[in-house]
This record gives sequence, C-alpha cells and structure tokens, in this order.
Amino acid sequence: MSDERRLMVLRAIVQDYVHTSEPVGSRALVERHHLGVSAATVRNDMALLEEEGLIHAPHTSAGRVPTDAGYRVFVDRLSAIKPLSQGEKRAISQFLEGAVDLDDVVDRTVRLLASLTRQVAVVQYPSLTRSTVRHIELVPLGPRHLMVVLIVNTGRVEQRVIEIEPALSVAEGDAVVSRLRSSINEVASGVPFMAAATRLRALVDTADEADRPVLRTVVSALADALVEEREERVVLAGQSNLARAGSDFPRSIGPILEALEEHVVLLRLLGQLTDEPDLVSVRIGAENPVSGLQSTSLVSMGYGSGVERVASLGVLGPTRMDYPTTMASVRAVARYVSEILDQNSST
Amino acid sequence: MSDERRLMVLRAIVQDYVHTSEPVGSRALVERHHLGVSAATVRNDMALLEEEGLIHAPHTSAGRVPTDAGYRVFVDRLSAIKPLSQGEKRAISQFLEGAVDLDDVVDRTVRLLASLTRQVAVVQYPSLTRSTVRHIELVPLGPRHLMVVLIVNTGRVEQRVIEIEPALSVAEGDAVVSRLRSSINEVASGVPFMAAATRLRALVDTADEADRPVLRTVVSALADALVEEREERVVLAGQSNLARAGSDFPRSIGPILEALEEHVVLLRLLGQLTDEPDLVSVRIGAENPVSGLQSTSLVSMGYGSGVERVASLGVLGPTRMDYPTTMASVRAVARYVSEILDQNSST
DNA sequence: TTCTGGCACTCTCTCGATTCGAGTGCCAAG
DNA sequence: CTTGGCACTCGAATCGAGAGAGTGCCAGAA
Repeated sequence: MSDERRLMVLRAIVQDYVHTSEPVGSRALVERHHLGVSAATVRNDMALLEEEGLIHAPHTSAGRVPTDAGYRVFVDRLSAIKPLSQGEKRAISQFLEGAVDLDDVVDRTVRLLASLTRQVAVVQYPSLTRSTVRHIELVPLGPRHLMVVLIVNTGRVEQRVIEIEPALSVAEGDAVVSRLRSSINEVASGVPFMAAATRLRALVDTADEADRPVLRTVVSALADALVEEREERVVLAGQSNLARAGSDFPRSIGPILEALEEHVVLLRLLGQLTDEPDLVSVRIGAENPVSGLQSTSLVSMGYGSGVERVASLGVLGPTRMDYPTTMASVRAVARYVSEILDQNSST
Repeated sequence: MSDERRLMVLRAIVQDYVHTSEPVGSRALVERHHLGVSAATVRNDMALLEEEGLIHAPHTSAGRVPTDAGYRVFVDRLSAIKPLSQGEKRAISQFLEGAVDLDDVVDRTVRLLASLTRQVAVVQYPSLTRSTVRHIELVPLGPRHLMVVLIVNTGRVEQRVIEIEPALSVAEGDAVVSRLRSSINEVASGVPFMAAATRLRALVDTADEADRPVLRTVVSALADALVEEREERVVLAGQSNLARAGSDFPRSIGPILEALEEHVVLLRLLGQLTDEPDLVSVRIGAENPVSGLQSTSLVSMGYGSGVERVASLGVLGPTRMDYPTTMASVRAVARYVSEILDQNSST
C-alpha cells in the first residue's frame, strides 16, 4: 500500500484547505491536483489518514480538514521553506536599514513581520543574558542623587536614578564620581553580565574606605539592572490580522488577544524554542501549552548578533496557515535583523 | 411641555441601554425608573427625542437606542463623573508606586487603565516639546565612534552612536571628549529643548577651531534627537476587551484593531484634546475623525508633571460605554501618573 | 393642555419542516 | 489495488407560521 501517495494526498489536503479554508472533499482533490488516481482511491487513502489521526471530518459528510498532527507531518516531511523573491529580500533589508537605535530596530522588525505574513508578529527584545557591558556612566544630579547609566553592547541603554548616602560634598563630589566611574569601568567594561555583576560586588570590598557607602549603592543598582527581568520584553504588531482570519478560530478571538497580553507567557513560549540555531521552529495548535493559543500556530526563530542566539521572534496565526511562506518570512527577517544587530554591536 | 422630563427619559434610556445592551422600550423604562408617568407619555417623549436626533429605533418596533448626539447630551448635561471609592484610589496609587523608570511608569499605567475600565487603554509617552535637557553624556567607543546620550528631565534617555571624522587621537581623545562634554552641558543643561537646539548650533561657531568637526557631528546628532518625532509614541493595552464587547460593533472589530495599529493617527487624535487642563475630554462615535473608530468613543485627559500638560492618556471603547465611571477612572489615573512624574522629575 | 389606557399594526426572531447537495462508505467488478 | 456506482447521512439554505415586543395614534380623562 502506497504510503507515498497517502502523504501526497495529505499534502494536497493541507494545501487546498489553507487555500480555500473549506473542508476538502475527494472529488475536488483529484480535480485540482493531478494525482493519477480516481476519487474513490483517494477516499480510501483519506479513511486511512483519518485512522492515523492526521485528518478529520467536521461531520459525517463534509470534506476533511487536517488535524494538528496532520499539519505537523506536513511541516516536517511534506514541505520545504519557500525561498523569498529577490524583491522581497530587498524590501526587507531596505525597511530595516533605516533604523536609528535598538528600539527602532525592534519596532520596525515587528511591523515588517506583521505586514509580510499578514499575521500577528512577536519580537522579543534582545536578552541581556549573553550581553556584555559596554560602558557604565555615572551622572551626578545633585548632592544626593546620581544617575547610573548602563550601556550594553547590543545598543540597549538602561538607567536608574539612585539616592546616595552620605551626600556628596560640593568640593569633592565630581572627583569622587570620576574616581568611581573609572574603577567601575575598569572591572566591568567589555565583560559579560554575570561576570560583571560578581566583579562589581568584589570591587566594593577592595575599594577605598571612604567611597564604599556610595559605591555599594551604585553597585547594587547596577546588579539590579544586570539581572533585571524586565529586560525580557516583547513587542507585538498585527493584531488586526486576527480579526481578518476570525472564522478560523472556533471560539472568538478574545482568548487569543488575552493570551497575547500576557507578555510573560509569550516570553516563556518563545524561550522554549529548540535551541538549534538558524532553524525555524513551529509549534502547532495544541502542541502549544498556553490555553487560549491552542487554535493557533507559532512560527519562530532565534536571532541575534554573532553566533549566539540573543532572542526570538516569530509570528502567530491560525493553525490553518501557509507554513512554507510564513517560515520563509520569519527566517529571512530573523537573519536580516541579526545582520543589522551585528553591524551595530561591532561599531 | 416638560423639557425636563424628556431629558430624564434620555438619561434613563442611556443608562438602561448601557446596562442591558438592548434597545429599551417604553414599558421597561417606566418599570425600572420610577418616572411618575405612564408608558404612553414616555412614548410621546421618545418620539420627540427621536425627532431631535438623540435616540433612534433600529427598526419600527424595537426599543430605542441613543445616537451619538444622545450620548453627547448625556455626557455634557446629564451625568456627573462618579467619584472612585477609597479602595480603588489606593489600588491605583499602590500599583503605580512601584515603577522603576519612565518606561515602567507608562507600562504600568496603560495596564492599570485597561484593567480598571475593561477597555482599550492608550497612553502617550510624555512628549519632549516642553522638556528640558538634564544632562548630555559623551562616551567614546573607540577612535572613530562616539555614543551621545541625552538625558531628559522626564527621566527619558535617548542615545545615538555616531561616527566621527577625523578620528580621535589616542593621546588627546579623552581630553577632547571631556572638553566637549563640559562645554555642551554648560550651554544645554537645564535648558528647554528648542532653546537647547539653537544654543548648541551657536556653540559650534564659537568653539575652538580644532574641535569643530567633531562638535558639528555631535550637535547635529543631538539636534536630531531633540526634535525627534519618534518620541511621540503610544502604548496600548487591553485590546482583548474589544472582543468581549464585540457585539457592540456593527462590523467586526477588525477595523478598530487596524486603526489602533496606526500609532501616528492615534497620536493626532490624542493631540486634539481640548487643552483645558484637568478636564476629561470625550469624543463620541462619529465625532471621531478616524475611519474605523467611528463606532467607538475615546475618553482622554492630559497628564504630566507640573502645571503644563505633557501628554495624554485615555481609553477607547464602544460608544455604548459607562461614561461616568470610565471618566472617573481616566481622571484618577491621569492625576496619579502626573503626581508620580512630578516626584521623579523633581529628584 | 397634558396625560393615559386601549388597540391595531409592524417588524424581528425563533422554530420546525422541507429540500438540496456535497461528500462519504461500501461493494462488486476490473 | 483500483475504480465506478449507489445508497445514505448530515449540514446548510429556504420558507412559513406564530409569538412577542414595541410602537403610533386616538379618544377620553384630568
């Protein structure tokens, strides 16, 4: 029995269903795809596919619809990522070139991804876990306040205003601050976050007795910023695309929108990627652990500067989506963003 | 003829309709509200209200529904902002207290507003137009690159990496940078944006001949950041609330979501507030110039530190909304955020 | 004048019955 | 193993009747 053909049939079903969004029957199938067999044969194959749980009939006499498992097989074995046209590639790079800073890169990326795929785009801010400190700046704002600015090699800037005790003297304030600035940068500049945090803590103990109280406050603010979970942010775009595809969702799109507002959950989801680099990951329907997103698929990929993955981006849409093209778009965008970030962080 | 009573009837209609979301008939009206008259009398009043264009019957024999104009009259003349309970106020201030920086304030505000009103919340980032420069920092990143960091009195930080020509010499680089840093801060620190931009440009001409090329680049980057329109950003939350109230929208919620993604348009909308401070502004249905938002109402108010309005925030929902409570929430949140910002910018 | 009760009328919504059609499952023959 | 044929099933669309809610209007009361 032709395993081969059965998979062809599955592929045809997925393609047609994605295209028409209506259950596809045996007759329509043989007409649209020139499988060399008759409708009856296809029906037999369909019965088998249904037994295997790859397709499913909404009711006795309607056509078949792929199940989550069916899409899974399709994605894993029956489709290749469709390469983008030259024009599309150019459009992507042009759109991203113009970004002025990290916020802008992220913003443009998410919009680009949404308009490219006509789905909901999700972009995680480059995470700090692998980042290094580029520079730390201390700015006195008066005798009792100091602004601590942490500049990250990804281009991100993090700042805190701290209150210091005792107050800086007018006479020595500036001198103290520049002393601290240089010793802090000496131990932390160019150092990865985790290491920087421990080194800084060590610095407190070896520092000049007089500087300790202030230094302690500064370091604790920095350590705080270094492990800051808030960094873990996501940006969304294209929510309106959900409404367009509204009929694809069994219940309303409400639960989906709700889930999308739970950024913490989204982050966890994006974090669960298989860690293989340069590989598009697809999570289909109920494979998705988040309630509310069980009728959606998430196509995502890591991106970041250099070889190490820094964060993830992706798109979310109905399980009935055009996987090959969506995957192509996600991959292309992830690569271009990585390039852009590379350029930025090497300057 | 009792003008008075007719307005009472209008108010009752609005209240009932907001409550039940179904057209309200004369019988139900006299039962729920103890107007001292009979249903027939109310019917006569309704006929008049309809002539005036304040209410409208979906079809011959259904109840009446307020028109946009009807809501307008209700908001302007028939309702008072319902004060929040002590507990709600406490909850608001507690929720906002914990914010660590400006991004966090905005983020918390928008979420708070969304969950408080159960509608879509919109918060504009504090605008720079009235802001002053708190400090400008130059950080050398190598011989040919310099990071310019602009710190604003609202707590916002803006940064740019620039390429300089000619390259800084290893020997003199640091000296040049600190010379520039101090002269720049001398003219720009504490100065409002517009003034700072012109002063900086003037500085280029009076500066030491040798420093000019670098200074020119720095100043142009700063001027760029100072007028930067990108500052004009909005943050949204609570989109899922649209789905919940989905039946209130004639067409789907798609167009609304689309409109919400056009941040530029939203900003214009928020900017069109009546400028009276401390006053909640309401734009109802078709009063709203944006296509796609014509079946929604926007309740907004300015906020900001000090007396001057810095930006706006608000909520967007179906025209059929509970105006008194929504207005109360918006006002309360706007006030608290202003307070928070006040505290921050005075440090 | 203004209000009220009564009554005929209109329109939507719901329900059930009927019909139609697409698609299946199965079978017997190629 | 494939194919054509055929009976069967079940949802979707159509139609009509009936119910119900609400109005508009009128004539009489206050």
